[in-house]
Amino acid sequence: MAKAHRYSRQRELIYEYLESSHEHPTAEKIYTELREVLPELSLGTVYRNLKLLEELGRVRRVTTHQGNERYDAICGDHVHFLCQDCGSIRDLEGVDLRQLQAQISLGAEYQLTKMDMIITGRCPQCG
Amino acid sequence: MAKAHRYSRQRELIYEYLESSHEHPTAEKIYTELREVLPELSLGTVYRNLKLLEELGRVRRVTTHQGNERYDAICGDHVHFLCQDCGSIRDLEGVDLRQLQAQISLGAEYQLTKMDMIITGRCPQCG
DNA sequence: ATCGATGCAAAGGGTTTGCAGGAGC
DNA sequence: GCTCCTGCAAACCCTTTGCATCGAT
Repeated sequence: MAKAHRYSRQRELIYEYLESSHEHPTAEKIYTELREVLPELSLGTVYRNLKLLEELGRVRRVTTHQGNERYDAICGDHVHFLCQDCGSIRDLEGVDLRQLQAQISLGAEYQLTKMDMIITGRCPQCG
Repeated sequence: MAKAHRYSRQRELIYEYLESSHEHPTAEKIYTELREVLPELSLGTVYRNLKLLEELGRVRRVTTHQGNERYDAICGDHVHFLCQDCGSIRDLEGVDLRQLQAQISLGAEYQLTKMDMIITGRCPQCG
């Protein structure tokens, strides 16, 4: 049977932080911020919980060209804008990714799990 | 003025390999394959040249959730399918990414560089 | 009391870099 | 001959993991 998960304050804080922040933070950023609240928190714990939350479908991992993973509490497929200079990420509206599937010539023998779309460029502050 | 680039057999081989292969290889894979032809080739050289070729716009780097970069000689924006089990990548036709820009609510003060779209799932062999 | 979660520090894996020698022009 | 490019190995960075202990149930 499936493994049981116990409550942990660390996990709760990590998830709450992600829900309240819309900056798509790195694990390091989450760690640094939560240390103000929970000074004994360790980075390993942040990584372990992010991985678990992702497996549970409560957190989305956003992989960019910039070499570290970003995390998002919004799990549905949506488009991201990444600034190549400052590294900020913004959610974009207006494109329904699921609707794009129909245009794609993938046969029924392909099982689709997830769609990621990232637009890279320069944000107004960096432009 | 811009830095001059000299010819190197290593770079030529790397680019040719990428052009002829449609499997979106990792740096490691390119290294292993080309060693059969050029046994003294080093991994560092592969990375240095891939980086240079990317800067020159002759190679596209494809970043996946799988923790290593993949490389593609096709540089125009296009959609990729990634199999989460075997890691294979396929180019997909049918979606014009540039055309999607119009649907996206990004103001003119954003400069766009690149669009990446990756569909993750299971390929027929792994399904 | 059990066993999942934590903190710590070490290990891991992919990529980058410093250096001395080699090759293009 | 002047630089760029290379091979090698060490360094780097982000992430994962082993272990003893802590804490939820």
